[in-house]
Amino acid sequence: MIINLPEQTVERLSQYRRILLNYQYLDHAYIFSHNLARVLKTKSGTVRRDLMLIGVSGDVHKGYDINLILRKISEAIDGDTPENICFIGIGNLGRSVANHFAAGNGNLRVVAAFLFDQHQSIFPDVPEYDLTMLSEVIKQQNILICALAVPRDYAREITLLLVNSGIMGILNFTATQLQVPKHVFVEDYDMVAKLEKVSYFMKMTKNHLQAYD
Amino acid sequence: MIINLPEQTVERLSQYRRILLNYQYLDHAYIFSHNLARVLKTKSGTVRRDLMLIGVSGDVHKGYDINLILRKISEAIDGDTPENICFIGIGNLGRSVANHFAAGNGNLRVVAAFLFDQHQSIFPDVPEYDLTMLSEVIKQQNILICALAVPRDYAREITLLLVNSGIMGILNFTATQLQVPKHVFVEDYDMVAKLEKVSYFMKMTKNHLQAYD
DNA sequence: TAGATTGTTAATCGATTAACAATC
DNA sequence: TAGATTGTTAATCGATTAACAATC
Repeated sequence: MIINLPEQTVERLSQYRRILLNYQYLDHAYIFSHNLARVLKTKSGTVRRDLMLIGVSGDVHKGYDINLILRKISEAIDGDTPENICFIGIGNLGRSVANHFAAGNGNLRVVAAFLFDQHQSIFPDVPEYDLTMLSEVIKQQNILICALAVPRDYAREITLLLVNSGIMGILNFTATQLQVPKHVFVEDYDMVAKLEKVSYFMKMTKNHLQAYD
Repeated sequence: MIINLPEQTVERLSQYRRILLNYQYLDHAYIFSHNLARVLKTKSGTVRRDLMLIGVSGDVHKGYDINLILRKISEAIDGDTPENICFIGIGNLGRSVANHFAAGNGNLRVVAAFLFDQHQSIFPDVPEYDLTMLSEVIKQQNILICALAVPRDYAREITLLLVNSGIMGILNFTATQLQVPKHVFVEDYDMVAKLEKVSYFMKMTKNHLQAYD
């Protein structure tokens, strides 16, 4: 039974979990909503609302039971069994992500990495394959999710291969709108657009601060 | 004179530009709002609204003048002079981004890449440096923007160094909320959260489709 | 003209935030 | 108790979408 949650709440739940798993809070049994809010730069009301949505109740004096939060987050966003994922053309950026999951955090497991046009070993603990093995490995390892970061010219062709191999979720770093059937969920990230956004808002910030000189 | 634009509009303007620069539209002089909308999976009204905001007027019969759009986008989101940026710990993922800017698209230039704990050459056309050179290169090259993807344990220390070296905009791929003074603009990207989001909505899609079997 | 597109406003949607009674 | 936090509703905010008169 999966609850229907808002997009933003799903992302924050993932972040609450990592914060709770990694930070010093592990020696505390309870945490207040404003503590979580501060770390994530959000408001305590947002945290309480998110927790309410997944059925976590807090204690007026002690705050929220950390283990309860972790269990409820897992119930809310994890499936019953670990999910296998793979990286395609993701290098350094994927390393800490791979480490995070390899340490048993969350419910995803990076079981394969496909290197694009180089044969350097990047991931210490993830089997690395050539792109030619893509379809075979995905089927063998029962991989449903991948992060895709190949040059645009290959995006269309590889996407077709992915879909035919059974992939159902794609984190898309290519500068292409992938053509996929409606049962495949795609989340896009356009790094060029994000860099230009940073550039724009940096300039805005600069102007705004100068206005008060 | 920079116009105050909504976040989402800024990102889309960047995407319109890339689409117009790269796709086959270059042999057309005009484009309709619904053509741009289709490529970006948005609505034609959104495109017209965005273009209106930056002062582009279209022709009821021919659509929008592509060169006019490109000029107005540049006026709206680019500065007067090219902006130097650098990559820190970004590998393969940065390559096509670097190529995009190296080809003269947009107003950003990748002038340096800092490799984290390996000495492999990844970027064909970008000077690569050791992390120890960070502060020196940033100052010398007058770099204001960077994309940061180092392991979490180093994030705090390197961020301090960046800020002290004059960085004013950071695209943050580390799983850390960076502590920066208020004149520094930070855009966060949490890859673990995005992968868990893909996993969640993939499951939702699956359930939803099964409901209609 | 007939038909298609622009430019713009109002309606809608989704998410965040403010606020506060209830609680211990 | 006094003071702090939870749980929840209503208000607000920002962005998208629907809709349509104006245009040629």
